[in-house]
Amino acid sequence: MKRVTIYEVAREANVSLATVSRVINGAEIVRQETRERVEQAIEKLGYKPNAIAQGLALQKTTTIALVIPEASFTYTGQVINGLLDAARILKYNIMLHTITEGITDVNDIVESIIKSRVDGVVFYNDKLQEDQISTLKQYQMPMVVIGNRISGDNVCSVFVDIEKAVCELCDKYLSEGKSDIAIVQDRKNLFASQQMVDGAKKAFARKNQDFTKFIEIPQTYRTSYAYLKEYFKTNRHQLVIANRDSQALACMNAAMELGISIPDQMEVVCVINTKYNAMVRPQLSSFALPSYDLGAVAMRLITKMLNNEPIEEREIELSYLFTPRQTTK
Amino acid sequence: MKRVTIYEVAREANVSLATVSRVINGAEIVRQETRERVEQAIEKLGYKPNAIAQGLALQKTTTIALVIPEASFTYTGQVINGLLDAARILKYNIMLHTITEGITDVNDIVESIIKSRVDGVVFYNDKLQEDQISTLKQYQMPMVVIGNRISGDNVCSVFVDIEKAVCELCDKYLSEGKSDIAIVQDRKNLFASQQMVDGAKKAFARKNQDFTKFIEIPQTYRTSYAYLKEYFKTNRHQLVIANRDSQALACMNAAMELGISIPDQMEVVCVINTKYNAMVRPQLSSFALPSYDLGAVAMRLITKMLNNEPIEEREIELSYLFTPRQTTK
DNA sequence: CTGAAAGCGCTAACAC
DNA sequence: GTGTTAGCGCTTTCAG
Repeated sequence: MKRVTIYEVAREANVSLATVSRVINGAEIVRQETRERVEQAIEKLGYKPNAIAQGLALQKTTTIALVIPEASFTYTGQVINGLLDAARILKYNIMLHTITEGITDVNDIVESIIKSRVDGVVFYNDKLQEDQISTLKQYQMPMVVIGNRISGDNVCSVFVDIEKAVCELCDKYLSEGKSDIAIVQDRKNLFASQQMVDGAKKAFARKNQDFTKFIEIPQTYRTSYAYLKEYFKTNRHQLVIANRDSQALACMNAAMELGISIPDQMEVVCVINTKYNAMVRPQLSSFALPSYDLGAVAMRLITKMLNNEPIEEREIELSYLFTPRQTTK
Repeated sequence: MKRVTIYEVAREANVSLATVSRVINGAEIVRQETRERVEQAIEKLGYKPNAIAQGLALQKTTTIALVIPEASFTYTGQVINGLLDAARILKYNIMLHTITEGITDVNDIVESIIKSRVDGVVFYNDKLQEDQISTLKQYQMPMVVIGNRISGDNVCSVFVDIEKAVCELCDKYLSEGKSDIAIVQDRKNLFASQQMVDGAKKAFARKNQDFTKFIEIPQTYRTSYAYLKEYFKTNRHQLVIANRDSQALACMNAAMELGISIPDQMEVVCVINTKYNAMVRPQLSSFALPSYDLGAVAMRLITKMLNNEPIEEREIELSYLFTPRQTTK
């Protein structure tokens, strides 16, 4: 099938291209009879408007860029689902960019985002540094960041207050007299790690205690598991908090194989909830973070920014829910 | 910063826009001195070529559409990573579309793919039906499908021969006298399910036996787990083969909780390998499918098609490797 | 080696 | 109501 343009349709329907344009865009001022003639021509020729040409003419592409960390999509999968579902409803397209730690030059991504003239960008977490954000700002690119409380000119955010979540959790344990609490580092997400530690510190401070047990682990599951298998030989905790399932699993597996029984001798909580939490044994207690909603809300938010709709809240906080399973008493 | 166009650059550098265009595109025929002047102007103004305008002029967008099933990105995550890494190297952008079973109208996606004038589309598996493919064909859209042996005019594929994998596995067990083998259905991927069954049938036929044990399960992990917990009360098998980790885990958990010991009384193998296979206990034996490569090769393949490069093989088969862990003896 | 001008497909005033 | 026309930003002959 030959590429059919608005001209062919116009000729076929015996109208001008302006009229065709009107019916495509649902303008009301076209006579019923004319409209039908045009619609038939469109149908007959199999015409589909060229979004690129529309983009040029309108100076907007109705596509937004999504930037996420690579690696486990388990982790961001639900966010993506939420965002894409919302995008589909809102008639936006999504350009996906992933950042592979140590491989991708983030500046390349920023460059390609600018060239592609997307209407806005959504990015997950702290993956974009200050200067990259400011580059995007220079090009007046509306942004929403997921997972990080931040806002400003052309920047909004959607997030869950992990600090608060961890603080509450620690608070509960401290009140029960369990103060041997450790937090496992998330090297792939230092920002989240920091929030967790801050939350713990806050809870400890309330009881006039110091939070000190921060377990630094290697990058991968395999190396972390090996590391922890040594670590737990000489260190025991009443509660271990990890950010992701893989880190929590590394703890669980290492501890159990050293004969530490979970949850009796040690409890484990992971912050991010994935479907695997309920599939492993013992089932992993975690916070149910509304990841799908994080994506969906981010998408809605950016379209509001694009349409200059009034935005009540530029930093949208979504709530979590602690979901006890088998790794806690 | 105001939107800067090629005109501004031209004026700044005191040349015509044609010359600027030449230096952007690395044409050799520009005098060194002129080139430098233009490059300085570009730098000074922060000019970034408008990919949309280029797309219009060149009739190509250097972006390709990727269509994948939603749900678990664990499953397709590595494919996406491979594809995106390759895309970045090849200077292509990726437009992501997901299909949510029972929600998304696939025709909408096809429609939006055509409108967006991407240069080609890569899709995972059997998610696009015959008629959608033929629609895309009408618009002369180059396609590569991942996970499914198929080729034709403007269509190539990259896949792993799951039928063969399962056949070999069954063959091995049958040779050891273990013929009580069952396959768990994958309702989200009927095509893969079919391949698995075909593989088993082939192996059984060689021994003059019939393969009959196909376990139909509900849609989700939760319901499957419940179903299997009933099923294994009255049914035992020597080997159970599942497509994905979630299905294999449902089997493992249900069986173990009924007191069936794994791998002693029942062995479990899952076809698709994810990082969770090694994280659960007992560790899940599986086939290491080259999912990252599947994505990367698909991307390379489609660019070859776009550049009219010679294509040695229109149906590229990638190999698998059986990885025994703790759920097999 | 560089510039002028047509054209990519569509939208949006502005006429009629 | 419908048509005419001037862009949107860039590439690419074709002249010079």
